[in-house]
Amino acid sequence: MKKSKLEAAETRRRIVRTAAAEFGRNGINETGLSDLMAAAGLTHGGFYRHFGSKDQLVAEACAAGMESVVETTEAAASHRPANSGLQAIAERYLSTDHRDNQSDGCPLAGLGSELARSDDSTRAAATAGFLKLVDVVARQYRRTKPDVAKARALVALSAMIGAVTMSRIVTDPKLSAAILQQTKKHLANT
Amino acid sequence: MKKSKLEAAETRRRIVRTAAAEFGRNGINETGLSDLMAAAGLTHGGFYRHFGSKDQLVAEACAAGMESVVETTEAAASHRPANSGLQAIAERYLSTDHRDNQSDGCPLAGLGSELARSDDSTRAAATAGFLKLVDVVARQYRRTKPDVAKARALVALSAMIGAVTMSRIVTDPKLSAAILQQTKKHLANT
DNA sequence: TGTACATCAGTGAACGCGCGTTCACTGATGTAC
DNA sequence: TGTACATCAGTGAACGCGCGTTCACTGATGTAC
Repeated sequence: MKKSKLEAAETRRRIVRTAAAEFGRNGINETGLSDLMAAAGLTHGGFYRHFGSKDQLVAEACAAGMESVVETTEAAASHRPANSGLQAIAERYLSTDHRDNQSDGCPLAGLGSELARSDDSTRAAATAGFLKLVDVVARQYRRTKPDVAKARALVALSAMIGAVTMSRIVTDPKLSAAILQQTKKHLANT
Repeated sequence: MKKSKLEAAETRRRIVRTAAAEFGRNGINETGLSDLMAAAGLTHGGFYRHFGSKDQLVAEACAAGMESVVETTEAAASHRPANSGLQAIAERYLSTDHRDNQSDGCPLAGLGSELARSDDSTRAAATAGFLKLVDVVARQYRRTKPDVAKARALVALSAMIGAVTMSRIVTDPKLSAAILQQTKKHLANT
């Protein structure tokens, strides 16, 4: 049943994409390779034709998930009147939609504490993605020195990541909404 | 080998305290009951004399961990000249010490994404602890209407939780320090 | 106060289960001539 | 272009392992009389 090189490459990409979604939905440790491969339309045995270990897939899925968030964030900010870019980004990142759809959400918010305990290559992928996000956000601070803009972006992103994380933990829906809303409002005045 | 009621109660408290530390250090899922009980100086078999399930212990450990952070935070803010309470809290929460000692750190930062996927009773414990923290922080905004102070506290805590989480993920030590530093600086101007 | 018995904290072996990983196998694809 | 052979993506059974949980047992503690 060998597949062509093209098909195999497509399969590999599908596994990574599926993994990013499943890890986001269920967590890294809670997602077994069997379930994951089934979600990608395969049996678990074929996994090691594409990846050396689960850890390797985790790193690639993290990179893919971050890439996706960077694109979404860039799209939200682009074609916006000057100075409202950050607001558009916050509007998207701090939406109840993002809070409730963990499967295609930001890995930093969805897997934060698990990533902190992951191996170096996964954390390096997360770091690279975070820096891209920092860059996108920093560009929204017009007429601001680059290093100051970057410093502000670090804080804005920390606040957004923490807010989404907390909005998912909290059992009171009103409190959850307030965390997102207040953080949005605060960022608008920055 | 039955122990007295007093000893048993002490043992139970020791298990919860040990669990809070071990979950913080290794994550909830990565901490097995055998290792945990051994860390508390017991064998794993006795676990179910004290708790109905691992989930129940997780909820209690989360409550205990939050209680500890609330105390630390209150202590940092007390006996401070007016208006520097928030700064003192940020100084402590955003310290490299807090970042590097996950075992007695804030569960919201150390276990955030795992808590978001935990059962209701654990999330309720996290929520209760979070609200206590919100209250402590809100009290630092002197001469501010209570609801405004609470709103600001939600944002300040989100930023602190996100910053500590990110500072632990990131592989670049300078970036990690900058995240904490810039968030500290930003909160000082709030 | 002393005696007989029930309780139950803690031990250590055992349970089924799902995990990540390995492997023999299949058969279409890719390659060498 | 056609033939023979090597490759290797994907299958499905099997592996050892550690997990959460259960259980028979021990013996000091607590209780009833």
